[in-house]
Amino acid sequence: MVDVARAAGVGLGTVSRVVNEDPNVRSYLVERVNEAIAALGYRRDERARQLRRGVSGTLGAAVRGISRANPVLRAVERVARSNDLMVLATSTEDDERLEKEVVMAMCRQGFDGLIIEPTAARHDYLVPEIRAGLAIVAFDRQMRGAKVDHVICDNRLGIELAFRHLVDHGHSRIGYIGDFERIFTGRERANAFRRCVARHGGSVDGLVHTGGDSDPERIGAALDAMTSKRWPVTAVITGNANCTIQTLARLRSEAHAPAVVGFDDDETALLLRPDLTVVAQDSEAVGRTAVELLRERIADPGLAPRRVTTPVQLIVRGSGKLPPR
Amino acid sequence: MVDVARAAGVGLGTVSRVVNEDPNVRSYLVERVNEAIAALGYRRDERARQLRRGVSGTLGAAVRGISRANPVLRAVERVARSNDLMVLATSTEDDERLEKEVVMAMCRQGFDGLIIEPTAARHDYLVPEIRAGLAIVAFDRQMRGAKVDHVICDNRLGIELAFRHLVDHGHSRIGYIGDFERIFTGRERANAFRRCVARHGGSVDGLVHTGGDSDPERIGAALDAMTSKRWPVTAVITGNANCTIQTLARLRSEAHAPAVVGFDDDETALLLRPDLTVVAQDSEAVGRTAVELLRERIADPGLAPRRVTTPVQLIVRGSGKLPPR
DNA sequence: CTGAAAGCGCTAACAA
DNA sequence: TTGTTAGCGCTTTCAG
Repeated sequence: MVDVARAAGVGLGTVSRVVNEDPNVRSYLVERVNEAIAALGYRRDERARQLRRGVSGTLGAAVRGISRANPVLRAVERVARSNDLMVLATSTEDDERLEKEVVMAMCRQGFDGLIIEPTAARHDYLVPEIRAGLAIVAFDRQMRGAKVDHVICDNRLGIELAFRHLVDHGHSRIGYIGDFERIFTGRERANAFRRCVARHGGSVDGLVHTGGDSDPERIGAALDAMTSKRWPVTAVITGNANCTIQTLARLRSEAHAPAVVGFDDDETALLLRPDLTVVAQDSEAVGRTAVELLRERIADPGLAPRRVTTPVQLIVRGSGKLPPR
Repeated sequence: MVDVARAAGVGLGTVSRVVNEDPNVRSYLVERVNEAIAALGYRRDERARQLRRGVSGTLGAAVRGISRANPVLRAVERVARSNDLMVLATSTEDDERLEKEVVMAMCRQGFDGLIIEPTAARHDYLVPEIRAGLAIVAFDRQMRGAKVDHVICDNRLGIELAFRHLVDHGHSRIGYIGDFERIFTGRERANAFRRCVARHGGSVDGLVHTGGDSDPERIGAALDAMTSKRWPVTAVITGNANCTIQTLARLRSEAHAPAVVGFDDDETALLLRPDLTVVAQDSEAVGRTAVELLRERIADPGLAPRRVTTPVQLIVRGSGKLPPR
């Protein structure tokens, strides 16, 4: 920039003003500066700019996996963009150590705010960062040990809607296949399911199968266990998209498949079974809210931590209406 | 940092040395500095560090979409990580304007190198950046107007393998459904297919259907056109994962479906048809090579632009062996 | 309206 | 081994 100033025969400040489109510069100077910029191939260094200005106009996102379908992240990017914020994302691979590493790196990076899909069991390591004024929002899963804003869908209601729908269609033995219960959503949904069964006056014995959601063997075994018993289930609720897909893949060749309601409205699952009834999250709302909370907190870091519950909705397409047999 | 120095009663340089784990510091000073750091909740500003040091240890990635399956980006992240490089990614949404915007933003960001899945028709806007010494590598698609390193799979061989496989199993009327030909891979693969047909002594009339790959209508129409004619095709090659999925979804209920060979080994497609024969890219190799090329170019910016063609492989699972009828 | 100078937080070269 | 100092490239007072 100093070279540009020299070449244009102006002061450093003037170049800066031109680059930042300050209207208070004589037009012939603007021209001279722009010529010098073009001639020297000058481009401004964003780091130096941010260092000086204190804000970056950039949000950091640490999610389970970039290169993995994630409608929330999609919405986050869209909304951020419409607010002139750039989103730079990296993967945690759902690995505690890696998550801490990349999140800490992002903390030092000087982003205006961080959007995190939490993996770690506890997030005490973020306490100093939050105290230092960094804006952080968690989505989908809850963070323990750090008071940050949360955007989480109504897992409990989702399961209740699915359960009630199946009961309404005559099912009384309903099974559940879900993710690991050490993961927030896996735990929430499994517990919600248990409550539904209890309230309905039944026993959960043999009805709740949780574990790795990308393990076909495990899902197959769960289905076998629930269908080959003396009182087999007539319907199954699947706790997330992966469980749903594995279940549908397994059930495809089955003659008398149980009714199915899945949690999460997933493209792939719909390909497998176009009439799949699902509990759909409003991913758009989750993403939008996450960015909004972040912007509010950036504007006022003193805000008390908030927790927004986003709606879920039962989308009835047919697979839940299969009568018990 | 200056506060830490004061609190610890040491010089600025010593704090820097401690923070950077320089071994040449008396241990009692290390301790005092670390105490001060803890007490003050100090954390180093990465921007200032990078500004001063000149390197960032970070790679920028501009891809079609984070939050979209992308095995190459997955590999890129893995390999980069194993080389102590962080990857920060953002989406271009396959939109020319947006691509230019985010890529330019990344250029100014001071990343050590950029990995781009190109969208724009031309990339002349990158010429000054490259001249300024920025390391850039393109993957999957070719960049026009800017001389950068490329990693691209052997599209032509892939189509040839698929074609030959079908011919070997008795097919003589083979159709092709692929992506827009304005997109590099769409064009390359369609042309390779045309060459195959010509070499085989046939006419391509009515056999090549290219267009939007996520438009079910279009794919359905293409299939209708190719199966309801006087000499219907007995086999179809699909030009990318999306085309394959749409095709399989459409063909699912068909009594006498044609043989299918797909380009790209896609999880979802396999769910739809477990015996799907595909041309598989070595995404791992693409990602690994991209990072390697970038590292080499960072080390020596004077390198001539290179172009690496990564291998493809026919994975025979059965769907290509369906006899013509 | 423009230029000069200070300083964002850090590292590296130089002295001590 | 340690402290001091000079920038990295930029924005932003503050004079003029």
